[in-house]
Amino acid sequence: MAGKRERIAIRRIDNLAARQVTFSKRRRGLFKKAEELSILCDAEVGLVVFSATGKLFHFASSSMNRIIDRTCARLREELAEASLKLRQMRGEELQRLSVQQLQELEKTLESGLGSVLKTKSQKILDEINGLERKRMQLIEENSRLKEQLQVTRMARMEMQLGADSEVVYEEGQSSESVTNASYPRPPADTDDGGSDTSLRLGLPLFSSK
Amino acid sequence: MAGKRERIAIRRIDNLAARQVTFSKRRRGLFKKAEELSILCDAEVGLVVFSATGKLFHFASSSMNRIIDRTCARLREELAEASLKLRQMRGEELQRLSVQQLQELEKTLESGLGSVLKTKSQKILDEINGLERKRMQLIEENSRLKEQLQVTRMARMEMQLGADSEVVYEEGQSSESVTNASYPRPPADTDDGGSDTSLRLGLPLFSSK
DNA sequence: AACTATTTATAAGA
DNA sequence: TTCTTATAAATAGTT
Repeated sequence: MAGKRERIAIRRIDNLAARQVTFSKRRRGLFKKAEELSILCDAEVGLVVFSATGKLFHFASSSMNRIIDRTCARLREELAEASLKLRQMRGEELQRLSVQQLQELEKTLESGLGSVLKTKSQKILDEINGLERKRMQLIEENSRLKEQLQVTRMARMEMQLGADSEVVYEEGQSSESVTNASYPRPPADTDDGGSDTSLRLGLPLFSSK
Repeated sequence: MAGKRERIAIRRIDNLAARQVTFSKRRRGLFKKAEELSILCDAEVGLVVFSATGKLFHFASSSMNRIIDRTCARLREELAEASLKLRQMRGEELQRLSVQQLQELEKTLESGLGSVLKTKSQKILDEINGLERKRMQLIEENSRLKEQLQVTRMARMEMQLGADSEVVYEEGQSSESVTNASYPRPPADTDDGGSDTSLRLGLPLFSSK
């Protein structure tokens, strides 16, 4: 059921979750009362609150803006303007715009969208090419390692069998064929690492409406 | 005994004495709550109140300068962030974004573009309908004027020709046909004033890629 | 300023 | 986060 409310001591609330909940509730109450005071009593009120996590909340009755926030006034205006533009670009608050302005916004958005699509597909290509490069490096390294293994095996056999070189030579051939069998090279391996892999993506890089 | 308390509307208290008393009481309450919030929730709180008479009251959980500085700094950060987002929506500075982020941006832009196009076409339709309405009004007015003119002419002829009504009647018919000739009614005039004129625009309201 | 009937805020729980 | 509710706290009107 609902809480059996008890009075609380005024000291830092230890429990993080409880502290955040209390912050949220009391902050709202405080801002409400600040506004009420400014209206009821014709007073100028400025209130700034930073949460423990650094989030900013503020209230200022109009004339307080002049007094306390003069230094911030310009920033505030610019921020408001930038925020409005952002909202408009997201398709909100368009009613005040004229057809002309909507046309300009449309061009900007289309152009922006074009850049985004271009950048995105380039990034995807880059990632693919990066992976391809790494794959090729691994293949080369693998190849080198197998060669070394082969050399090592030959050396060990030489030591075990003494100076009989003919047997070692045959072993070498047989070993080489095994090596080839473990890498079934793709038919077009040589041009697979090129920069233009987009034709093989099979994915629509550009979404078509 | 003590007051039958009633709820009050939140608007300026007209009575000066009552306003001052309320200011005093609520100001104390507000400062108390501001301090409690800062202690309970480990928040930084700055509160400044000017009474209507210009008296200053203030509270700050740390130095007010620090709070103001911090506020400005935060606003600057927010502005920088908003500006970056705006540039990104315009298709600039996309390199730092991941493919995932680009994908989200793409969706936002497409959605925003959709809203812009919808709003624009609606505005254009509204303008057209407005013009259409005015045109219809003019046509009706014109029609009335011509009728009046006709009536006037008939009256004048009656006066000039005396009581000979046959001639007047013929003139009337002929006049009517002249009236029709001066308004070559468009074939579909009756449904021309409807709300859906988009089909006759001949302009692409929605640009197709 | 003090008093209290009421409204308002909010702690705890869901 | 939001809602609910019991209870603490704030406060409007009065003295």
